[in-house]
Formats: sequence, structure tokens, C-alpha cells
Amino acid sequence: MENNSGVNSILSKKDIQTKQVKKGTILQIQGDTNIKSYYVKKGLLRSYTIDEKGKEHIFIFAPEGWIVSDMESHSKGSPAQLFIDVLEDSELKVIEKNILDQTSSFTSTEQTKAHTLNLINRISTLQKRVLLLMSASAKERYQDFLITYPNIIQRVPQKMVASYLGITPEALSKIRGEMLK
Amino acid sequence: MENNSGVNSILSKKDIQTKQVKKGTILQIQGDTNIKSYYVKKGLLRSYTIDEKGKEHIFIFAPEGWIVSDMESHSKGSPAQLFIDVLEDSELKVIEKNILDQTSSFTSTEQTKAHTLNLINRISTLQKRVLLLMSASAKERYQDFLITYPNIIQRVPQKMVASYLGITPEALSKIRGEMLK
DNA sequence: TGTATTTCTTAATATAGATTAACAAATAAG
DNA sequence: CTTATTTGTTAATCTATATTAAGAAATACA
Repeated sequence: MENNSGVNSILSKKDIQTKQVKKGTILQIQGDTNIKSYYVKKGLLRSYTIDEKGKEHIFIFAPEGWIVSDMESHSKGSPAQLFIDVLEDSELKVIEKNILDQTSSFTSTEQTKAHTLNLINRISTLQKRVLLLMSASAKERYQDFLITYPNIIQRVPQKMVASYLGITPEALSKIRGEMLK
Repeated sequence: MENNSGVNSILSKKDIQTKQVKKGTILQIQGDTNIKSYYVKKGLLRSYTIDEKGKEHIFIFAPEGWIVSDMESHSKGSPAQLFIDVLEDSELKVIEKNILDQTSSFTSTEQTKAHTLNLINRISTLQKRVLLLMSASAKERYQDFLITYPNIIQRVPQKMVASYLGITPEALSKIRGEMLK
């Protein structure tokens, strides 16, 4: 999901082990609770969801220098939403603790912790939005919108909701019409 | 883009002023270089892009308790990609410095700074992906993919690229066929 | 090496959502 | 209040992408 800016200093601690993994290895499955992050020293990983119809949606590729982790889950402490597997024989650094734990160490100020939490919430929201845009219909996205922003629908013109959903005002009007029945 | 978890401790410094803004005020336009972040105490903001055809795409709504900022730009130090304006009379806390500056203060360790930079890169990548999914055709997204992941196309089956783009393998095959001409 | 499986391509058909247009309803402005 | 402007609805048509299907090419496997 990201490039390697500054990654050396994140990964310099001794508690991070290097691991060789073979192509085809599954590192995380949807529902896992002990969530780890992976820094790719060499090789290639991917993270993805599988929807109700059994269709895969790749969230990110992680070639050399990238980090994969399931922010949605980190953020909520909920089970993993994503699968992570190995596309080429790889050399990884496994980050055992979740990212929040890392920043909660005694070296962090309250402000830094709050700041990190904010960034992670933001990532979590965007992760969800990307997955919705890739796999859900306009109607499903609208239904999600109503839950995510409970009262915005009364506060902005419908055409702005359409613009947020990535559809035309006409399409949204039609969807709402159908939903009334 | 995010809820208010821990936001008080982020915003407790004196250098952050509260500001009343009227509905319709434009806080940031595409191309602005002096980028700020806005915490919404009361009211409603939105951030959005305008594409080549003049069509608006809303990136986020920011009701009470949320923060708006242009991470893409923060990350690269480049001009703003997003417009930000005011949908209801609002009370804002304006965060003058960019987010990186805040964490670069003497209280942050090297590790924390590197960690924050990583999170911001990740947000920046996702922001770009959301905007592409909302406004670009499958062909345009594929062309962006080729630039974002320069050599992945040779390393994974095409059907995985299709899965990343949110289209079917058949549609990608067709697009590639067209692009050869 | 030969066979089975997976991946890619091409083409026909189907469909979600876009576009266009015309009108109604709501909101803003004089 | 009255009119002008913006927003929302409905419907007809169009288009990008999905679905289905079948064969070809590539890859994995026995």
C-alpha cells in the first residue's frame, strides 16, 4: 500500500523477524484475529477480499519495499477483512504487534498517539470506500452511505450525494424510487 | 474523512485558531500551495475534485467532529488536488501547519516520524485510487496502473490486474487489444 | 514429455448506469 | 409575494462493461 519512505527506521527493532515464504502461502485469511503487518524485502504479495458471490477483489499489490496490512481491522480491533497471500517466493519482515501498539510505547506523546489514531481511521475509511467502489453496485453504495453518514442526506442536495457515490443525480433518483417500493 | 477520536489532544495547542465561516466560503482550491487542515467543530464541509469535463466528484463530507485535509498534497508537498468548501455556516479549527511539520517537532522520535510518513503515503495512494474509481474509465485506470506499478504486469496473471482495476478479465483483454492499435 | 488446468482472447448478448430532454418541485433572490 | 434559478423526477435512448460461451495459448503437473 505504500512505498518504503523511512521504513528502515520503523523496522530496525530486534523484535521483527525475517521470514522466507513460498509462492502460494496464505499469510492471513478473512476473519483472522491475530493481525500482523508484512514488509516485503523481496518478492510479491497481494491483499484482497472475496465477496458474497465468491469474486476476488485485489486491494493492493505489494512488491519489494512495500508494506501490507489490514488497516480496517487494526483500526477497529476487529477480525481481518482482507486475505493476504504470496504471489512470488518472498522474503518478508513480519511486524507482530499491531500498529497502534507500536505507537503506544513510552516514547510516544499523547498527541502523537491521537494523531496516529486519526491517520489510521482515515485509512480504514478509505480502504472500505475503495472496496465498495470496486465491488458494490450504486444501490449498495447508497445504502452504505446512509449508514456511514446518518443525517447528511437531509443536509445536502441529492446531486451531491450522487457526486459522492460516483453516479449521476438521475441514477440516484431512480435508485431511491426503487427503494421506496 | 475521519471521526474525532483523540482529536482534542491534537488540537489543544495555542497556535490553532477557531474561525467562523459562512456557507459558500471556499477554503481551498485546486492548485493552492499553502495547504491547511480543517477540524469541523460545527457545520459541514466537503472536499472534491473537478475533472477535465468540469464534473465534480465529492471525496468526503465532513460534518461535526471530522477533519478535512488534502493528504495527497501533504504527502508530496505538491499543490492541492482538492477543493474544500463550506456547505453550512460552520465553526472550524484551522490547522495551519501541514501534518508532517507537526510530527517533525522535537517531541517526535525518528521512528514516529517514519511511521507517520508511511501512513500519510498510504492515505495519499488511497485518495488517488478513490478519485480514479469514481471518475475514470477502465482504460484510464489501466493506464494509471501501468505507471503506478511499472513492472507488475509481467509478474502476475492478467486476471489479477483486472481484479485490481475492478473489471473482468474479458474487459481488460479488450482494452489491451484496443491499446495495441 | 504429454496431459490437465489455468489463463487469455474473441464474439454475441445482456444490463447497470450515462446521457439527453422535458417537466415538476423546491429554493433563492429581487 | 413573485419570478428566476436550482434541484429532483421520469422516460427514452445510448454506451461501457458484465455475462456467457467456446476455442487458443500458456502454464503446471503427473
